[in-house]
Amino acid sequence: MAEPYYATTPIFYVNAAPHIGHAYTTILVDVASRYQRLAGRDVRFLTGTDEHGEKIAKAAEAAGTTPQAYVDEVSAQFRSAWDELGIAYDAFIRTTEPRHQAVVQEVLQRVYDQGDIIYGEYGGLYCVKCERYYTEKELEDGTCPQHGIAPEYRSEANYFFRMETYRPWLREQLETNPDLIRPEGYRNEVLAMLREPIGDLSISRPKARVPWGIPLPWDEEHVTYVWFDALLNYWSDLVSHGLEERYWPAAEHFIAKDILKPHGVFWPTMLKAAGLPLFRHLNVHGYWLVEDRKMSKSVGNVVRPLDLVDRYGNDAFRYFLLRDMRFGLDASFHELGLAERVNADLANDLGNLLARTVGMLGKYRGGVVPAFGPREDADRALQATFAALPDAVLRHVEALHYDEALAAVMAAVSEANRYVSDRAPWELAKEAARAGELDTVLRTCAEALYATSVLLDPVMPERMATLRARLGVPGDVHLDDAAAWDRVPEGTRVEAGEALFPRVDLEALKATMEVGDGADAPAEAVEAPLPHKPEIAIDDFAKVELRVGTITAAEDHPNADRLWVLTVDLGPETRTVVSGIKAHYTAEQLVGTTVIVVANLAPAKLRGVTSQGMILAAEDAEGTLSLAGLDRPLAPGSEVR
RNA sequence: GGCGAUGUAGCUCAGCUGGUUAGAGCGCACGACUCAUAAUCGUGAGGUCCGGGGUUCAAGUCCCCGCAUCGCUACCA
Repeated sequence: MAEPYYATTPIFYVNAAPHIGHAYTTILVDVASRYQRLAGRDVRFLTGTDEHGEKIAKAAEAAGTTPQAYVDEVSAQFRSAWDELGIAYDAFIRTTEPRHQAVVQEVLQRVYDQGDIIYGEYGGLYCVKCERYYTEKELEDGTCPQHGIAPEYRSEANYFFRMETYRPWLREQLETNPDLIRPEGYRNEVLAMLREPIGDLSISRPKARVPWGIPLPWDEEHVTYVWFDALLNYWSDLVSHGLEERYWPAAEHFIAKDILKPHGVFWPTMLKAAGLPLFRHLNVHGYWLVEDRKMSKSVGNVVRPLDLVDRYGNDAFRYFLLRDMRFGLDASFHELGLAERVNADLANDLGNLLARTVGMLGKYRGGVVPAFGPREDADRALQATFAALPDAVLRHVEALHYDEALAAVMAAVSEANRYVSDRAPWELAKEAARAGELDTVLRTCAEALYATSVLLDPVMPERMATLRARLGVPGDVHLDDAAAWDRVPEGTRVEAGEALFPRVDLEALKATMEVGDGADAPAEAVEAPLPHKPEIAIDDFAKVELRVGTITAAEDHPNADRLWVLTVDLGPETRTVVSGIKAHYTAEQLVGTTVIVVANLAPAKLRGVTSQGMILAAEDAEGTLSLAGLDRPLAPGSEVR
């Protein structure tokens, strides 16, 4: 039996359509899985969608449909997005599937029976306006620090997983198995989390309030809340197919750093409580930071990476994502960087090597691959370089160093180009006596290209298959083929054709970017429906008093980093408004700005400073804020309707 | 405010447990070649390794202080 390998993406929450963040993780796991398959491993690649929760129930209601219909639609969007990106997953799990629910309930019951899930009358002191519970410590003089009103006693009975119990155990696991969470920086972060109490984890919600979820097996009035449902997908998919013994020991989770805590703390303790072994690795990657704030702001052309698939091709895009990110760290995304990478590595080095090889075979040998002639040191040296690559590449990939794996292959391609220059086949072609040498050079190039196509197949499956087809040797490949050096046999007919990777016109691209164009390619992802709030009558709206105000001062909040204490001129009166826009606007930008103020909002204390109103701002999906204003100046105090 | 990450050539980044003149790719300059996608090959220019202290025979690489950027968090009316 081949060595198993079980790779997972997080299951994606279906309250939004797929975007670049989902795509990167999924592509990463696709590449990891393909390398393992190439190496002959017994691979299972799982992805899926997370479909329960209050947000989804509400979104469905707003969209005028049922939760099930809603999640069916969005889940399908994910699947079609992955199909477009050529993701070769083996299994797709949805948390609404009966097979998953059955496993969740079974595990819950087991953990409950052994006493690790307890019933808690949580909170007690509940502020109706905040819609949240407060602890005694948080209250100021027995009142809500936000609204200054007395909280009422409420007993929302929830169940709690006794996570804190397992904190020492988890610390020990991380100490003895330093590789469990990698790269190391993330292991350290989790260890830091474990230095202080992690508390118990709320794992249920009253069914009355959140009907869309998996019922607790021992209490039908509650449904499972988030993590006990979602995280268990990694396990439930295997169990439902009877594959847990085969794959679980080889579990490799891949996640982005934003969900480190649930995967690094909740999940291992859950597994322990359920009496299940730990996963093998938790692999944590960073973010792609898309810069060019100026450009998007003034011209309105946000660079959307998914659009680039259309422009540069899926394979080139995948290559770039893996080549230009150091695993674990954040990377900055520039379209120009992508274009330069495509030109340098794929068009100039690799694509051109194919073009010149096929060109010479056509010109000197009628398009037919010859047998090796006599071989010299230079020929053997290139072969030796490639022969060492399968092991090196696999080693890098397993250490998560995708950038280095690709760099190593491209270094060999460079060496091949150097080899061609050194051996100068165009000179050999002039002397009939050296025909054997020429055969060797041409054949060597063909073998080098074949080997490259194998080594890069997991990253660029489509283009590498094309490459092999052009060499006249299509078909499935194994990692060992990269070192064989006999896979393009004598007599094979090669095929000239279009450039494998067309060069990008950088000058044109730069010109486009300066003009601020590039918005002609619309976003690929289908938008999820907007989650609407319940309809209101005009009278409801009339209750809100909106007025034009001018910011006259912006001061630091004495006790909060994200808040500005603004002085707003409303004409006859002046208000102090505390606003959480510090991350988006400087004091200089704010002073003198005309804004819209909610003037009849009940005053509230924000970390000690009383705010007399609220300033309107819009927030996009990325969390960027923009103040709402007027398109012509109007006297402060004017009412907005 | 607390915790953490990052700061190395114009750009994107490597530099493990401290050790000879600090590296790669791209870009740039010059040259060679012509099979090839104005590609390829060679040579070269370019760096106070954020700043300041300190430890050491020796620090980009360890310690302290500071600065900058970013993230998490204090739930941001």
